[in-house]
Parts: sequence; structure tokens; C-alpha cells
Amino acid sequence: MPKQKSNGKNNSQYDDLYKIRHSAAHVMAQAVLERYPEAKIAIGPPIKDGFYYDFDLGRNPDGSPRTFTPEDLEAIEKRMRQIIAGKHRFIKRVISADEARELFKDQPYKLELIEGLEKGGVDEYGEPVEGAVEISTYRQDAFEDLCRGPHVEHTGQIPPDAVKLLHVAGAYWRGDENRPMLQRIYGTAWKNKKQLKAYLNRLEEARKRDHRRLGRELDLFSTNHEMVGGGLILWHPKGALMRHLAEEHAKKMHLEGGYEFVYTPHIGRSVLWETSGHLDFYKENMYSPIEIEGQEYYLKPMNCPFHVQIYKSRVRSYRDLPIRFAEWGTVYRFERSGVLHGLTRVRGFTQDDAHLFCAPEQMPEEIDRVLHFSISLLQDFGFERFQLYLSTRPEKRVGEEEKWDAAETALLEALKRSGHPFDINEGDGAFYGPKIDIYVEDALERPWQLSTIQFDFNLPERFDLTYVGADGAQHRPYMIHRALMGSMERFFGVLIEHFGGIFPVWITPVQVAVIPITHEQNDYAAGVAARLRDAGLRVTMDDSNDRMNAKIRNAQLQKIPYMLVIGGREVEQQTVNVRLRNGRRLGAMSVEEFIVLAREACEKREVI
RNA sequence: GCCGACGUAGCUCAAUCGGCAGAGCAGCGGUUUUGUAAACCGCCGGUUAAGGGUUCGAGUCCCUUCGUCGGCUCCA
Repeated sequence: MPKQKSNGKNNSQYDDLYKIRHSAAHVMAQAVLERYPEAKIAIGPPIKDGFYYDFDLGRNPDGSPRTFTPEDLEAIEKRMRQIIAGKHRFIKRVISADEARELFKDQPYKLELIEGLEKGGVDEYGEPVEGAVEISTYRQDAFEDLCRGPHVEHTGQIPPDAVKLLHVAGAYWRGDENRPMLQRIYGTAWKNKKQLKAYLNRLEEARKRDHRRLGRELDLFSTNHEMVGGGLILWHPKGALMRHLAEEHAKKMHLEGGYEFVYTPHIGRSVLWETSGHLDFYKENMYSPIEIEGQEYYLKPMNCPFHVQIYKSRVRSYRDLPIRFAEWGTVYRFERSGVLHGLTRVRGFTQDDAHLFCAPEQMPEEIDRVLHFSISLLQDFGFERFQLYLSTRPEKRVGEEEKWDAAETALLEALKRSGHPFDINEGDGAFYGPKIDIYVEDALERPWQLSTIQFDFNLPERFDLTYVGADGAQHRPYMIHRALMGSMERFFGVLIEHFGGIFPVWITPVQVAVIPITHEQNDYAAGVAARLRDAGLRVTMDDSNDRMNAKIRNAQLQKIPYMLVIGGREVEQQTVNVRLRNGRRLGAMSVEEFIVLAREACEKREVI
């Protein structure tokens, strides 16, 4: 995963919002110090949508860390508005390291930052900077903070009605879980009240689209921590149907793309995982072994060793290559309890996994193919914006330099040819090979990692994979590990949030609700439903005692794309009256006309 | 795992200072037959997450455990 630029200065380095947020953070720190004079202050950068500041409030008499209360937040926010109203100037001062140490002698975290600044090379947030580092402070009112700036001219330029403190969270100093946990206050700040309101609306919109909420409302999936366990997903019929439709499509694409499907077991002997290196490098993410007849078996966290064994089951010739083994492989990985989240972070999941084995000269084309395949598959599901990342060789790595050179070049060239924007994360590759990650941007412009395409120089060596070349000699194949949707669970979480439950017609679990107005029309309506089912549409027939209005409401809440209202007039004219879930009414048409309409929406993968 | 907030019916939420566990929706039974987002009546539904403690009395206060949520860390 690419490192999120935490200070939000990627594009608009020192724009107005940056200054407002950065200044708001200082004002908040002042307010906190006034309330808790003994508090130690850490860092307070602007971030995407706002800012935060980390504090160490010391300990309670009983030794537990002192924390902020909701009342604190209110009082701090109130005091911030007073400071803002004071129109205090932000005054910059460039000082020496010794002066800084004297100024912040009671602030141990600042002293540590000064230490780093003096050494140079990194800024106060620990990010690399070029050239010598100048130590500076900014003061507003009676509060002076170690800071490189920039800030607004005076506190009055922070719009008081566009600032809001959001919540408190624990955060480790310097992001290191072995160091003290600080109290972080998150806030948001904008140029004006309207922007703040729009942001809060966006949060509310995101809340409504939360896949955990929609999963329950649309009856797609559930979890049951008491009886089943955390991070383990129960797919309900409607969710399972959607997954089936998605898999059906993706599997067809894989077959057309030259992949061969394999099935492999969920457990394997310890020697397999010793050989693959998983027990050396991945053990903390694997579950305890199961003992069978004195042998230890491990639940698989990955499918690769099994695919490698299939490769090794016979002598491979260069004529066989490339070999592309694909499997919807269910894997289990231990995740710490605090990180589990709905469908997007789970302990058991099914990857659309595949492993490509090819000769060196075939490698560039394989990369091109898999990159195109991935983007085009994601486009089929309605994703339109992609951000690609190339992760290059890390310091600790296996494999020969020539292989890294060739693989990185192939990945880079393929990225350039793809026409999609990409960034390079130097040194962020796995120890066993470089990789491309594909992020999709959802309807709320949030990035989600789905695809990953990874070289593997490790397993071919460890398992001594070979093929016989045209020269009759043994050669080592290249191996590429790839998952396009990533995992079915995560993919569905993202899909649900992207569409907010308003799915494209082809994949939506119930496409049509047939709604007779009175019992008089039940027979005709049942006939219509049967004809639609014969035409391959997924239909529900609402012959309950509810009024038509209630039937429509229920269909709307289930986000069913088409509602066919049938009253006396429709029976008489042998038609259906079509209402779309967006409220549009298409009026009366024949059943045949409707079938053509709905089929077209499926073929074109329309949302309607 | 760590910090914080929280945990009451399937869902959303009430319950004054520690004093009879309640409502809407959903479900079930009936009545109603209605023209584009909620008809009406009735019934069912609870070990207040679990366990312990304080108290005449605990949903409410205290402790432990589990879980959820927001972050942090992690996501070879």
C-alpha cells in the first residue's frame, strides 16, 4: 500500500486550506495547554480534510494515562473560537538548535524533534526533505510552537464557523507501538461554513453507504462474533447470488484470457510451508497447526505453494509456457482483533488468485496482458478511475539484480503503456519481488486497493522450479502472483460502498418487483412474473396485503431497479406500468417491451 | 494488541437521583383491496453482552471478561 501523505500537502503544498488547518492545529494546542498546563505537546499537522494534534496529558493518580473527555473537547473548541477572535498574528522566528532546546526544555517530544532537525534530512514529521533544515518557530498569542510553517497571517483568518473538533483517539508517538501512546484530537477545518457543512454531509453520505449497514439492510451478509467468530463472513442468499454473478463473469473472462482453473486444499503439511518460507516470514499471520496422525498441517494463508506443486507435478517444457493457474482460493490469515472491519478486513477470504509461470522473454507480454485484464475486469464492475503504483526493490530482498532490473523495467513499461496515472513507491516492493498495485476510486473519491500483481523470485528458487528450454537445458521460470478483484469479501465491500447499494442491473440480486394494486390483479401479475423469469430476469412478486404505496416503498428500500405496477388498466391492456428506483415512471408498455429494456440494461451493465 | 467511546427486543432508540424494562419499525394473526415511498386492529418478542461486587433494591454505581465503533500500530 502506498504511504498516505499524512500532511495533505501533496498537490497544493501551501495553499489556503493547508494554512488554515495548520494554524487551527496550533490554536488547538494553545487551548489545550491553557486547560492542561502540564501537558506535553507532540506534533500537529494538517491532514486530508482537517488536522490533528497529539498530546501527552500525563497520568491519573492511579497511574493510568490521563485522557480527554467529551466535555474537554467542547471547552477546547469554545476556547479556540476566542483565540481566533483575538486576531493574533503568527510570528515566525528562526532559531538555533540550542535556543530551541532552551525554549522547549519542558517539552520532551519537541526536544526529540529538534534532535532530528539538527541531524537534518527529515522535517518535524519525520519525512525526508532536501537540503539543510532550518529550525523555526511560530508564535500566536502566548503560544509558541516548533514549526516550519506556513501559517495564515493572524488567527482571525481561521474561519471560526468552519472549524470543528471531531474526536479523540489514541496514537503512538512516532507511530511506534513500543513508544508512549498519546492522546490525539482530530479536527476539521475549511474555508467557510458552507464547505464545513458539505464535508459533514459527505461524512453522513459515507455513513449511509457503509457496507456493514447496507449489508444488513439489503440482507447481503452478516457476521456473528459470538457463535462464528470475528472476521468471518456469512454470505446470505442475496449476497451469495451477487457473488455468484460476479464470479461467473470473472471466471468466464479468465477462461477467455488463457487461464486454467485448479482447486487446492485448505490445509497442507508443515514441510510445504517450511519450504515456501511462510513459516519463516509469515508465521505470525498463520493459525496454529492441526495435528493429523503425528504430522502438523497448516491452514493456508496463501495458495501459491499448492499451485507451485501442480507446476512441479510433471516436467515442464518451454512449449508449455506461459502457464496460468487460477483458483478462487479461500485463505485464512490472522489479523489483530483491532483491525477487523466489515468485509474489507477479515480473517477468512477468497482470492481470485492466479499464478503465471513464464519464460523470461514472455514476461513483458504477460505483464501487459494481466494489467489490461485487471483494468478491463474492474471496468466491467463499474469502476472508472484507477491509480496504479509500482513498488520497487527494498533493501532486504532475494533474487538476482538482473531479474529485479528486468522485472521492474517490464512493470514500468507496462504501466506507461496502460495510459493510467501511476506513482512509484521506491523500496516498497516485497522482499521476493516488485509489484504493481491497482487502486480504484469509488463514487466518494476514496481509494481502495483491489488488484495486486507481484513478481516472485523466491518460490521458484525454493521449490526449484524449472522448465526445459529449446536448448534442452533446465531453466528457471519467472513466476507472477496476481489477484484482480483481490478478495471476494473486500471487493464486495468496496462495490457496495461505491454504488451505495444501487447496483448495476446485471448484478443486482432482485431486478424486478411485480406489484399488483389489488388482489384482482394477482393472477395476471403472477403470469407476468413467470414470463419475466422465463426471460432470465430475477423477479419478486409482492402479493401481500400491503397497499400499493407500501409495496413501492418496500421495493424502493430494497433498491430494486424496476417496479412493475399492475392495476385494472394494465390487465385490460395487457401491459405493465414501469417505475424505476430513481422515481422515474416510464409508463405502460408490453411485457415484451419491458424484457427488451431490462436485458439491454444488463448487457450494457447499466445502473439505471 | 494499544487508547477512547459504547453495548437495552431482529432493527432504530426511550427508561428523571439507584425504585414496576418501554416505544416505533420488522415478524405473526386478522380486517381492509387501495394508482406510484409507510392502511387499521391485535399478538408475540428481554437472563438489559457475560460473570462478579456494592445496595433493602442495579439497565443505571464498581471490577473482570467478551464484543462493537472511532483511531493508532499492523496489512511479508
